[in-house]
Amino acid sequence: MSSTSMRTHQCGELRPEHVGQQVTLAGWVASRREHGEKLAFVDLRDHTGVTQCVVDNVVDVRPEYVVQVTGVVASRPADSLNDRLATGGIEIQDCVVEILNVAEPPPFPVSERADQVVETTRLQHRYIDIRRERMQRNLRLRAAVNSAIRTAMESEGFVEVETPMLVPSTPEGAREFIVPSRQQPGSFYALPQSPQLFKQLLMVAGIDRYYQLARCLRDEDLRADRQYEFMQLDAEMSFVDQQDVHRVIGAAVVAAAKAAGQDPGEIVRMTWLEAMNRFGVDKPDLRFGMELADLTAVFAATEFKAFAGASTIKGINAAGMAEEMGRNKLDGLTDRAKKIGAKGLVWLKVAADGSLESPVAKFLSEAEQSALTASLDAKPGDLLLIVADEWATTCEVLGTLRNDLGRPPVHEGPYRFVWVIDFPMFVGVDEVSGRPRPGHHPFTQPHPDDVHMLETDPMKVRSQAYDLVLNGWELGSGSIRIHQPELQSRIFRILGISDEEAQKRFGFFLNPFKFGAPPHGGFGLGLDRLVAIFAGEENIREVIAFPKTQSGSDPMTNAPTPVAQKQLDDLGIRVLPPK
RNA sequence: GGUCCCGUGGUGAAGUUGGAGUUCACGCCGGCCUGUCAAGCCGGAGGUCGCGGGUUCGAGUCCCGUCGGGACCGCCA
Repeated sequence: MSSTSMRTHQCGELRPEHVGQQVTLAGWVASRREHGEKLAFVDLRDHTGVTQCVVDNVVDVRPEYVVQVTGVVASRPADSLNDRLATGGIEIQDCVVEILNVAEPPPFPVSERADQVVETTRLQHRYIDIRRERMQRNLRLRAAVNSAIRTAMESEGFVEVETPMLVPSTPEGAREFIVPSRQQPGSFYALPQSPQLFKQLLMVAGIDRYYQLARCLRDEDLRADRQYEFMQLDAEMSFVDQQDVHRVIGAAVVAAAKAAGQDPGEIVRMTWLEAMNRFGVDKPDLRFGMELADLTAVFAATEFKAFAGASTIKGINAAGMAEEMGRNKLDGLTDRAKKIGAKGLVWLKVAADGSLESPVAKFLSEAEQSALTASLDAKPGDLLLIVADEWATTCEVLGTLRNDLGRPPVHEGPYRFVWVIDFPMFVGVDEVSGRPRPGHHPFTQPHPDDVHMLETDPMKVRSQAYDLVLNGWELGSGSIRIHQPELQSRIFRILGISDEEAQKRFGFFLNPFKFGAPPHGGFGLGLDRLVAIFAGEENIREVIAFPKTQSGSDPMTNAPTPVAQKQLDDLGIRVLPPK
């Protein structure tokens, strides 16, 4: 399969069973070891591995030269075997070397040593970086995951439909990239944040089960787990409830994990409320404990002013961390807690005799101290952290500290997938309109048991939105959508959007629902994140061939760049001088 | 928009109290070398200490600004 007119085998392929065969390899010179005029060892590399070639030293080959080597596979002398190489049992002898191309010395070594090189340099010469084993492994893993997902979705009857990249701008949600129209100067397309609206219309259109490995674009600030462009497994299905969606997406993810050579484990389910109460986040990392314990009852009658009157008091036990957390680090944790919105952070260290050491210990009664110790299962050497505040603040602060203190690196531990369900329908209040803001998006179906509270107590309404979370990373989200125009209008009214305004903003999307929209729901799964976790990478740039930096530029192509005045003139665009 | 960290030959680092562009490893160039495998030995070349300004007799080092990169907050319905 890998042989061509220029090679018979690849560089990681040959074994003792090939001894005696004449072979031709082609690849890059990985290293050259000279031993006088007549003898040199040349390691030839391609993406499959490295093979040692024994050559006459008069041939001038240097690292990264592209060469073709023809010779005979031979067993290595018994004292020259290399068990660190897959091909270490053999070498190529009687070599004829053809130099296909010379090469300048690369700006950084094509080896794991380049892991230490500043990332900008790797990105500037990404074509060299990708020669390295790590990048080859990551990109091929990514391809295997994509392939497995396609197979899984198609085996469930999903049809791949491509949706447009030039779409109308809809101002909700993430900031869009916009594209000027040449034929209609002053008008613009947007690049899709996701194929959301199109995939729902495909349900109206009777496609029944749609999927796409879709590129999504969002003009928001970049992070370790966020790029302007990213890939989603985008899916939508008709005549389903949440469980149906979870089953097929779960099957695709399990297939992806297996294709990546990983054990996906079991995918559990947890309500949003439980996730917040136990882990303080809506994307819990279930690989470690340190769960939030509710201490409100413990301090119900406390005299300690910082606790008295707080609606929620919770704590975590950073087991065994009392010693390593000196005053500076504890002050750092307190600062962190305050930045998130807490009024403060109470810490207590459990001494060898079980007593509590803390600036505030003297304000806590003996009964409170023993109840606290029991609630947090505290043992000597443990560090206890307590927050007393509004429920949401208390949970969020402790959830953040829990992650800061306990979260293992991405490559560690088992995979712990969890569906987080029953998200609140509305989150917070819009500053301008004073109306509730949608937690997911305004087309999300409310939980059937809560529909009666939509107008009377909207903040208590749960939605049929769900996230898939893996080891503390949000992999994606989805929902059962509203398919009845009446309910949609009701939701818009709660959001403060009139029928006229809804018509103006979403008309092209809403009107089709009058023509017979089936009940439907779907999901979008972030592939870059999924692959990064399977690859053991903390940063999705490591699983993207040509990513952007945090400021959105590409050190290799220098994008973005200014364009010719003529191009701007054609589009009717004038660029303002910098402020 | 904000907080924090980084920027020194091609690469990675060290550079103390402000005292000569100094040091180390790798790479590169030349020489030696017939069993290495990140080969070894000898020699050599290679610098806008990101950039600009300031303090100072003197700045890689201190101060201000700026550019680039990274982590995070905001943002990501």
